Amino acid sequence: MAANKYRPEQSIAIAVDCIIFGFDSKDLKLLLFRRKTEPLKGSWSLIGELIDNDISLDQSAKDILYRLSGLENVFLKQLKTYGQVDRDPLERVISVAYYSLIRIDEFNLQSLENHDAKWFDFDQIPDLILDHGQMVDDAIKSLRSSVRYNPLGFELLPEYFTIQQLQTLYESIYRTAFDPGNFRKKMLSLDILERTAKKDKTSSKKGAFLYRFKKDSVKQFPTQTGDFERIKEVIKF
Amino acid sequence: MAANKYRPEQSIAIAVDCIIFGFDSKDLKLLLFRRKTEPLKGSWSLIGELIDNDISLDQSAKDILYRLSGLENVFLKQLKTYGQVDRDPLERVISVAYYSLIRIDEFNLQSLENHDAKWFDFDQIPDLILDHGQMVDDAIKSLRSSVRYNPLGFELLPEYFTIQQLQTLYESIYRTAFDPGNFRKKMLSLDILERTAKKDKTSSKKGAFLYRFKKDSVKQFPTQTGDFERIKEVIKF
DNA sequence: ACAAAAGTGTTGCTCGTACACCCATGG
DNA sequence: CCATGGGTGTACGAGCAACACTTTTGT
Repeated sequence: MAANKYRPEQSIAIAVDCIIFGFDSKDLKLLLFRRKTEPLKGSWSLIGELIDNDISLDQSAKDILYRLSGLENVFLKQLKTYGQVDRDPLERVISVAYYSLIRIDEFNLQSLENHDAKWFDFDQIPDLILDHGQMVDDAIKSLRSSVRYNPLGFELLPEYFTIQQLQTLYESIYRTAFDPGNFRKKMLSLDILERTAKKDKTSSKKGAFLYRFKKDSVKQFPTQTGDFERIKEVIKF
Repeated sequence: MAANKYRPEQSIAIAVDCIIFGFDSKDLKLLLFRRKTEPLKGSWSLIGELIDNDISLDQSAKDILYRLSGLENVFLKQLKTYGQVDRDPLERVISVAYYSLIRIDEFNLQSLENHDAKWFDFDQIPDLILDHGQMVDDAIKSLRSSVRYNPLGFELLPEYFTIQQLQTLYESIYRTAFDPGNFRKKMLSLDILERTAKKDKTSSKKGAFLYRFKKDSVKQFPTQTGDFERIKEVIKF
């Protein structure tokens, strides 16, 4: 490292790590990698790297995703920064964690092999190196609470999808079952879905209408909340 | 900087910045500092510093608060990390922002003078250096959404307080007025307040009971949420 | 025709909101 | 004795949960 003008003696490396969530229209999964370098070579880990001097944090995370999957414009959100002194055994590394949401079917299979990577079901996540396990836990919590407030999750579905598929996604995020009738009514009432003329007949004889996410609907809603809508669930979590 | 083992050419400084919110039983305020060093000397800014090699991020933020105020155990939360390449004009600095909640009356006045610091009302916040203005905006948003889920804000009140004072705090966080009767009922229904025998007579003839926050009440509540309690306000914000 | 998934309707209940009303007391 | 803030009660409505019910169509 070159000397630092403000504080020459500072000697801390900085990395970006990515938690990658994927959905295959059935289960929510996590992408993990076998570490290729010492120390801890061969253990499961998130993907990450020490950043370049002239690339922003956000861009570094995007670049990791792009090189890995070939995908651009994926959903990517900064999660938290991990700064314990001894989190890496070799030297001090501060890591900024990001998480992303990806459709598994869009992901290049060859790329998985090249990177020695594998999709894991949530109940089968192995031990991860360093504090990567903590990062994953934090990311799942953050994802769950994000979905409460943002019409998120559409990144994980194909452009056209049935209400049923959307429900399956939400169920796998929350690990719980919703009532089909109520789920449908709630989602439709939000006025963020657009029904198309097409039907999907793969899972029923009657066929289910395919919907599409209304892009323009985001942000145009007035945040018309009453008093306690704001401080409602003060005690939860 | 000494050379970095994993990636010797990396040359990025790392800092912690603190957004300090204070409450004087009437208004929510922000503590700002006149920058003492070039570049941008004399402009208003948050307080922060390049961290030590052997101090964690969380501890660095705590230390800043402690040296400034003499207070320990203040509420402190990591907000976000700012990593644009050119955010600092002199060299690349990545900054991890924290925000904290403090009672203004506990704050050492002499310390304010020593640091050339001043409490600002929210509607009178001046332009800040670098991306500190963005940090403050992000912190306010985060504070508002945190208060929704955590019995937070008690850090900002004296040990004994009236429901009225609690309401004033929430009103200044949300910049809105709540119905006194409903606010009272809601807060009491949460079972996190303990009524004491004492009364505060400074603002009425009848006198208002002083309450105290039940410390043991946190976390013991079952997160018993129904289906849509989870995905309820999908569209807000 | 019937099984099975798609989709609709109905009812009870909880809880936020609005607002009327009682209580205590110092001047 | 009345003005003022503290504190309680009630009625209405919105929205979630549970579940019964109708629709469609391939076999």
